[in-house]
Amino acid sequence: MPMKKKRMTGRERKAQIVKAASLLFSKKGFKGTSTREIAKAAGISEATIFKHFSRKDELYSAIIDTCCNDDEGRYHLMKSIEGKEGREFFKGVAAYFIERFDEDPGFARLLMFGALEGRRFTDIFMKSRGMDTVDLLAGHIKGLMRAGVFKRRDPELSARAFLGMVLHYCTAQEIYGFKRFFDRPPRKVAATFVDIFFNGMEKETGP
Amino acid sequence: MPMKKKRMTGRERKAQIVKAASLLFSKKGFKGTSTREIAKAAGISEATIFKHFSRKDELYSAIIDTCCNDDEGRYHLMKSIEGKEGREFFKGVAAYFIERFDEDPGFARLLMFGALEGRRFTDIFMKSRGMDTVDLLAGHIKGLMRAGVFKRRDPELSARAFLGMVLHYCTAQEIYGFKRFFDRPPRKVAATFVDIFFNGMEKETGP
DNA sequence: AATATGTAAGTGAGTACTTACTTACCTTGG
DNA sequence: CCAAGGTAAGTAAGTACTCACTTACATATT
Repeated sequence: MPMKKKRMTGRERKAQIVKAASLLFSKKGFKGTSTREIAKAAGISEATIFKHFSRKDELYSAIIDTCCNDDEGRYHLMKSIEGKEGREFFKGVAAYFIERFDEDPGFARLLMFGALEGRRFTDIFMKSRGMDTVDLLAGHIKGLMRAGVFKRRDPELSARAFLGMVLHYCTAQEIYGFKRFFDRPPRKVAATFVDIFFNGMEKETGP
Repeated sequence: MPMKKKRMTGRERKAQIVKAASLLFSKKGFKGTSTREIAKAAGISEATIFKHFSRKDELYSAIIDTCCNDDEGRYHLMKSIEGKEGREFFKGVAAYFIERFDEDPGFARLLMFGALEGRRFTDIFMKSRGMDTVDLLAGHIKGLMRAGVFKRRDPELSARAFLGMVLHYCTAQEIYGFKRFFDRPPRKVAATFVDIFFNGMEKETGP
């Protein structure tokens, strides 16, 4: 392994430290992670961390910025629903979250830790991205109500019902460890949830 | 305030320490709480804690025991659904969780912290109480399927769909702070979720 | 082209303080 | 009296953070 050594530009080093920190924070929380560990993970001295970030807390702020200005997630969500209508739209949303959780539970852990430890991180993220997602679903739901497909109901609350099914399932599987004793194929999960939700929202098609 | 002073029996003191500890752990997590704080909260010296519990970790174990051997929660759930059928049964379940979360988010926080910090607590609790609840709902769902009211679907997964709606809503409201910018009357929430779920599970009553 | 200069990147060895946990010693009630 | 309840005063190993200093490199001057 050639392992070319150090001397990065400030920006590179900062990014690298944030990356190492967010990985550790997601695993062990802010309080549970020492600056020493972060330094070791980044392969630098502790002092270097404090050259770039004047307090440990600033690492958290930097993570917020990175995540909130990172549109990759939003982009993927948009990709996985674009052009889709009706049941397919909801399947797209469900599939997106199930996939994301599975490939990177770290981010969800970071959010949870943030919420529990009372940092602003989760607050800011939830208020912007969380509500955005609710509104996105609610918008679609309103459309289906206007089209006479769905019964009229509180659209935001309905959106949260659907998101709740999906997100709680993912959280329980990955973070509470349910997957060790409860497992179903992801496609089946998505299909079942969409089915329950869509049928539940539809107008009765009685005689 | 009369504030009768000290000298409790070992058992009393242990219980008191566990109580203080679990309150603090639920607020700041295991790593985020120092034994000094626990001692202060309990109004005793740090050394006394270690007289009764040989390591900090044992406090966690004691909390597990207390919670798992405490049937109060289960009892209240049973109370709030007893004799109920159909929609009323699900309303009872939803109401139970919404109420519980509202009056004591601390316990949920303890579970979440436990899961994130990788302690056995959450594991044990989820495997027993969590799956019990899924099974309870699934049992009811199976009954409704046999009766021809519900479409045939994976009963456990359906149970998790319903629990997901309710629990994610509660978690988001209380722990992620959604309630500061999203609020609905609890009865409406329960009614809406039950309606979506029940209609979604029902057999089409077509001609 | 070779050299001096200014500065950002990086560090080893601290600091002051907190952590979980101990020791040696009182105090009380049965 | 004496065992159990309780504590003040430790300790070794962390903790976040600082200091005085070295290194690497881009640029300007010779």
